[in-house]
Amino acid sequence: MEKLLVNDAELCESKLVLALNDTLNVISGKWKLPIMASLLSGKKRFSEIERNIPTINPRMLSKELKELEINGIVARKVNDSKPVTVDYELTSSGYAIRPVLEVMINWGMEHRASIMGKK
Amino acid sequence: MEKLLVNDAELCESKLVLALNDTLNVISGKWKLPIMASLLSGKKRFSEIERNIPTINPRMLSKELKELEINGIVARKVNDSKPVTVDYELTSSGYAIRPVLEVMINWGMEHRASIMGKK
DNA sequence: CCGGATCCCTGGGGATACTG
DNA sequence: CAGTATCCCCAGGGATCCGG
Repeated sequence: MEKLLVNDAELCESKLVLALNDTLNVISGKWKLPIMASLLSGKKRFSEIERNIPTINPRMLSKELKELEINGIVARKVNDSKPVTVDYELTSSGYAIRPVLEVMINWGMEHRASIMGKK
Repeated sequence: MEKLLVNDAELCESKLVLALNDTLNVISGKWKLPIMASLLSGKKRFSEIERNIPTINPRMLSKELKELEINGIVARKVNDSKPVTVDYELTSSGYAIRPVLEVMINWGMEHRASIMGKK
């Protein structure tokens, strides 16, 4: 009985670790979070995101957007205008990243404050 | 007036970006989060953490612990026993990482579910 | 305008062996 | 036990140019 509880706990723990790794993998790399943050304010075009993140280069932007699309975070839409333009938008799952960002920002601010306090 | 509001907004936005970067820098690398997670359940010794994270090697563990200490996330305490043992413990700022982990885990689970739902 | 193709280079991280 | 010291490797990412 004792043993069973332990197994359940381990099972539960491993699921948490998996979920954490999912998140970590999805936001991995230097640009995913900045890109998602940029898209939080709504649908944007390739060049708009590019201007939004001045230090990124088109290769990286393209690559990261592709990965985000594969992972179901952003949706890509080609407009048949001339010249062709492309819109990127967060999926609902993508928009749901907001709480993650908020909590990270909160912790960053509080941590900085606590460091200052001790100095 | 309009212009002033824009500046405030930009100022605020840049603080948020800084805080996010603080967090990202602190948890950067492959092992910081696992180590912190391991220490969430309380003070541990070097070898205990090592056994807790089977795939890490001593060099990495040492390096990451040092960075975490420098960043005010863990506290190191040497016990003058024989042989010498060392305890690592999260600071209050370190323990405060828990909500970050929780929210990341939540998002990971929900995201996985939403992917499954669409398939 | 939106990328793809190439080349290059740095540093994060693995493996192993050694020491106080 | 709690780390150091070395050596090595590769993938993430920068720069630049090209094409639909």
